[in-house]
Amino acid sequence: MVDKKLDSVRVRIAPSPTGEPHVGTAYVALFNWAFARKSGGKFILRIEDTDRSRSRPEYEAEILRSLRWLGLDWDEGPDIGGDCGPYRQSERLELYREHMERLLKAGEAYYCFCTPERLERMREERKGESFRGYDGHCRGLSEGQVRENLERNLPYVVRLRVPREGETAFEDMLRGRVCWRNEEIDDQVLLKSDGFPTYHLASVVDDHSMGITHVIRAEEWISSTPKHILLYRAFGWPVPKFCHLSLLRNRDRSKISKRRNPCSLHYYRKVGIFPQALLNFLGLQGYSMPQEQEIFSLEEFARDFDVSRIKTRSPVFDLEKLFHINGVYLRSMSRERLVEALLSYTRGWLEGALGLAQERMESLGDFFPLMAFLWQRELVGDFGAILPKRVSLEEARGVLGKALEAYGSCEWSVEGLRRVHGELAKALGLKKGKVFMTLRTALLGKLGTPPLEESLVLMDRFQVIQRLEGALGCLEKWDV
RNA sequence: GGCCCCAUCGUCUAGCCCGGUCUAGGACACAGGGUUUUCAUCCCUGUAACGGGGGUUCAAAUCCCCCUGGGGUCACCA
Repeated sequence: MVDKKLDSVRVRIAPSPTGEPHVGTAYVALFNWAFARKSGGKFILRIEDTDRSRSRPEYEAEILRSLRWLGLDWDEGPDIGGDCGPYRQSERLELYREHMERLLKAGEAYYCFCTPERLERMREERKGESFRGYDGHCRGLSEGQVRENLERNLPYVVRLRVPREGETAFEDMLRGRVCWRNEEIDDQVLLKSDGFPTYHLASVVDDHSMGITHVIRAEEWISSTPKHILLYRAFGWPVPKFCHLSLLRNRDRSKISKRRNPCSLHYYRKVGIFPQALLNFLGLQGYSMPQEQEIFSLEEFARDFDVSRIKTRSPVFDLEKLFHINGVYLRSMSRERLVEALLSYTRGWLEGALGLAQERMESLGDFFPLMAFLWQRELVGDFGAILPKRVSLEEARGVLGKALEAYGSCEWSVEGLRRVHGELAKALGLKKGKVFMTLRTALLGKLGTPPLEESLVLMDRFQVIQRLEGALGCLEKWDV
């Protein structure tokens, strides 16, 4: 079954449902998709939900919905099935278990009974040393000791037995040969003590059993690639081709992060970016079209797609350029299509917005001024000039500064925000009223608005963070 | 810190593989000007880059080496 598939290209995107759908996922998906379409191969969607504590089904649904919104269609996936299913790792545990057994039997992997405490101690002790991987404590356990420990029901993990000598290398499609000395490769955990496989085991088993020919993924995976190669070898499987895409960056060139950039795909939908424009923009990051064509459709992108045009330099994510491109799309649309687009955009908001607006409305027209804060790009000219009564400049700075810290990582829900605001008031020793009014004016632009938290969650986290930074910037101009 | 990746305008990039055609081109942003009752659009102009040092060569942004800088990764997360 697998052999037949190896004839043609099969690539995949393998997101894990542990948060809001990420723009990086869209980026990598775009290149995988284009590679598949260009070569007449298949593009597969697989959900990597082996992290039991962080994975949530609603996140999976959001990933699917977002990719569909973008127009990146997949040939096989959890929703549509396919010959190599299931496409959700939590439903393939039996497969991993079998393969785990195989490795154990062959001596390619071993049981490890080290406690988290011991591991922590070990890491502490080796802090200054160059190699900080597992020290191999359980590597030499005899069969008898292992059996005894298992009978005593000691919790265990299974680790890969990485050869101590020689080297492991691969040929990256973009970067050429990349090589490691085996002694510096860690004995990676393959099976966690909760019985779930780690990413490393699951993705290798799945990529092989799904006949994946090219693994196109983000650069951050380069350093775990030797472990994956060792796994393929341990199983006796052919190794797929690897292609590591460079990472999208913040302005300071660190890996893109949600407090510095809009990482959630929800953001783009909420501020009214067209999916085609987003994809167009993403297709310009680390890649260029022939003749430097700047505006192109998904179809054109796929038709001209060429791996050799991918760059290894990591691009800084530039929202401004995205908006420019989106503007070009918007202005080129027919009036009818724009009407349609705006209607469906508005419809997406209505349910949530009306939940807050209806009781405050007397006519339909009241809706727009009431909820205008949802769409205003520039909120207030000068926040310092419209500070709520009895809130000092210093207090406002404190509130906004603390909020900025908290908003970057808190749970983006009414409850989550409520908690943040409560803690914020306590930490600053301010009355709740002051905190709320300061945030209300800074973030919603008016003294009279629907409830703060309910209003904020209608927006994307980053949208709010941007406003916070804007208001804080206004305050800087004022002297204390 | 070890290992690995990367390096052209502020940003996205073309050029680099196959050295001369590069006094380095385009786009965004910025500045100035024009069109427009205003704004936006649109048009024109301008500022602005091959990180440093060694080689190789008649000739290097392009090839080689070193340095520097940036980044990623070192989890029972993916």
